[in-house]
Amino acid sequence: MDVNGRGSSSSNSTTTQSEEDQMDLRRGPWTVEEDLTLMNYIANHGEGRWNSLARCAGLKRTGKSCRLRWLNYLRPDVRRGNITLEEQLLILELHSRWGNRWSKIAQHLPGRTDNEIKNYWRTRVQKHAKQLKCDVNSKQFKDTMRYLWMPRLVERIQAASNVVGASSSSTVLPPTAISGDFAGVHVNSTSCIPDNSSTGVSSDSFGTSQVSPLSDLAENYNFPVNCPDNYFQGGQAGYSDTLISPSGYYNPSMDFQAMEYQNNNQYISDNLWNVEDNWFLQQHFSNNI
DNA sequence: AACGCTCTCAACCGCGTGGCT
DNA sequence: TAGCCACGCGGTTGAGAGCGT
Repeated sequence: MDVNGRGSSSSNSTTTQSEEDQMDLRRGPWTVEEDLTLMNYIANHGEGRWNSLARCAGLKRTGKSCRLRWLNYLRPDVRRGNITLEEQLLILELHSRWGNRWSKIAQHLPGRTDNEIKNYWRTRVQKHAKQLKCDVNSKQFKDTMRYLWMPRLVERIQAASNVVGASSSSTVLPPTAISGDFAGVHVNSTSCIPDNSSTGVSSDSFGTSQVSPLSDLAENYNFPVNCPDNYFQGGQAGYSDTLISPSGYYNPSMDFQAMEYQNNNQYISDNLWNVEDNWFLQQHFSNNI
């Protein structure tokens, strides 16, 4: 049993447990000293050749462990903190396209690691599938993502843009950046989501996620190839009318917007889905099962 | 305050692949 | 061609933080 209580089989494909024991290799959480040693070594010698790097740097770690620590944590361009709405949207779309190809997905999210995206998917997306009592790989769940949550995210991105644009402070996103074509998706700044003055949506109502410029997403994001041009068209009367899933899981007659604001609720932020969304989806699922 | 449960995410594991000898 | 080795990927685990009772 290692220091973390994890499995005691071979720790990597080229180093046996007994060899590790003989070499007195450390496992488990990295210390600050180890981090500094690794960073200093890579700053001076560059990365790669991880096994020899670990030895030469004097780290009692496997090369594999060093590589992982560097790539997932110490690399200077690693982005830490909450996954933004745009990133969430991108993850959903890319996952629907490629499945669990985490590293491939990560390539399209600068600064994010495959591990982080994988964890995000497992902890957030799979959790919601579980709540809905459906399989995350089922067509039903995929359709729900595609026809409900993804447009919903687009909408929230717009809304967040409006809030930010309306605010005189922390203008991460200029108001002018939120109209026009959004990577093939027409995004219109006249979102039907009311601004915070009329709804009580507070400045942090979309969670602690930082809102990055849509243009960043637009550079990387291509919406589903078989979507009509107006698929996600924002606006008062717009995209929801087009959101009829092939399997009929989304019923446009159900007033998503009204549902959301009934009871004068504020948004309760859960980066991807809020309480009303869950309620709505559960109702919707129970109607379609 | 104490306890138990849930959630998050850093780290580990096994395996596949490709380069080198 | 076979064997070795390094690397990278996707799956899994478990410590610790957070939260409710």
